[in-house]
Amino acid sequence: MPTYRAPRGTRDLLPDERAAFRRLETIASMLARRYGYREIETPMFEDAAVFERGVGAVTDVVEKELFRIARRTEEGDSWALRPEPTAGIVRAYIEHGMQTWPQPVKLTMTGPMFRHDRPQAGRFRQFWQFDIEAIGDPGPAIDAEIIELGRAFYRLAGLDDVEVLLNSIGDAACRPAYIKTLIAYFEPHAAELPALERERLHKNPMRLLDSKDPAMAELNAAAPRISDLLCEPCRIHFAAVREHLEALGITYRIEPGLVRGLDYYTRTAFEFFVPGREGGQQALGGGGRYDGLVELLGGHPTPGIGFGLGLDRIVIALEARAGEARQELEGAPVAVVVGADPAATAVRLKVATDLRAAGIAARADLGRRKLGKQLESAARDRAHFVVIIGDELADGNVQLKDLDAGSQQLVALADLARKLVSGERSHRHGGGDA
RNA sequence: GUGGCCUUAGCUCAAUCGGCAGAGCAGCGGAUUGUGGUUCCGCAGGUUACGGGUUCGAUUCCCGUAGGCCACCCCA
Repeated sequence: MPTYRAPRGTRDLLPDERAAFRRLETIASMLARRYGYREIETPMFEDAAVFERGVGAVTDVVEKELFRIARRTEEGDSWALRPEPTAGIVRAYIEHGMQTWPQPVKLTMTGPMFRHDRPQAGRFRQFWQFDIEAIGDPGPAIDAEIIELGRAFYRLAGLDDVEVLLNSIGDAACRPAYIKTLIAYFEPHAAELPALERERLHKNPMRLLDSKDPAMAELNAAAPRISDLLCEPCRIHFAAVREHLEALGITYRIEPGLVRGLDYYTRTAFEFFVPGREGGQQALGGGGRYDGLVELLGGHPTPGIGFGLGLDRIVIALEARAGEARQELEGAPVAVVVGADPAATAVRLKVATDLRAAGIAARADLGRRKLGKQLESAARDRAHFVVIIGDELADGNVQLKDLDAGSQQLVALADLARKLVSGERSHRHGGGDA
């Protein structure tokens, strides 16, 4: 027998970690609703062309990291697992004629994304994102609203010190000119550029700006900044986004090296960083405006903006916080039904089933072990109560034992559910336990 | 995709110079009749990631593969 394991770059979310994800999903869903975003669910795979066009054919995400699904002979389509949510959502916007809905259309989705990258801590081939998209609003106010929404999410999740990095990358009117300026600036230094950067000089020159190569630091510091060369509409838009952020009390850092090197990305670009984590994988989430994307995928020209926040990385950042090692109590049963007669599993199962029907989280000890072991197991499950079935059942009674208090009382089977409901309530409010 | 470090029980880790692979935790059972998280005793759990090589003998040394981690790359 070979021993199987989860594919490279994927992992099983065991109950404790799944609970941490569930908590983030709950916060995301609550916040999205509060801000007026409705949930959408798109397929986890699409026609590969949706990503090739929607994400950009010359990006790493598509060129190197796309999970392509081998086509079946009887079907001509070529599919790929979604590497990010925006392209699929915009495809759905167009397909379902959402331009006839009241604009902007505000959508949210949380789910797994797939990229065939080399795995590393905080970098997985299947990872989860909380995504927000507002399609049909040119901004600038909504840009600030969305950034504030991201900050609010991190704050509720337990990360207060997330930094906002902000930039404007211009639009179709001013970016081409900027790129020419940039190439003209780097060209005389082409010989001194690291090989990788030299290669990118003509293909995707804006990428040089976020290079971490120390050899680039000096050159980049003096490089022309797009923020100085924005066209008038972009300049006004950027200034307005900043005004709105300041009105909301959001602190941010202008980061000229923050780049989205894709044609349809426009104007506002932002990322969320957790400070103190040097090196890679410190980007918790990011987003930006994509005023060209709807048209690129075949719709009418429509502005849009959104973000994707990596759930995996939030969980990691949370775990790194000292003292965050609180254990999840969820999943503990309120009551465990045990019995003096190890063989009498049918009675225990029946009593537990009736309690569940009454809405109580109960389990029966279905093992054939002696009472002491059953109690021990219940206590280790952190159950609040045990119901002990014994001879008193002949009179219609059971023993109800409060494990925390150590007290015990004789209770009529008919009253058991009611007693447990009120007992659980006093446990929750009576506190002491946490 | 490139380079480096690592991989022993479910988990965290031992094993001297190359000489019979161990502990703690977790699990299960028991400690004179139906009362718990402690304690004590016991049981189970391993092709030492996988495949080769060197050697009388490999967890240990060498090579390859897989997986993890770190840096690059990319990004979430």
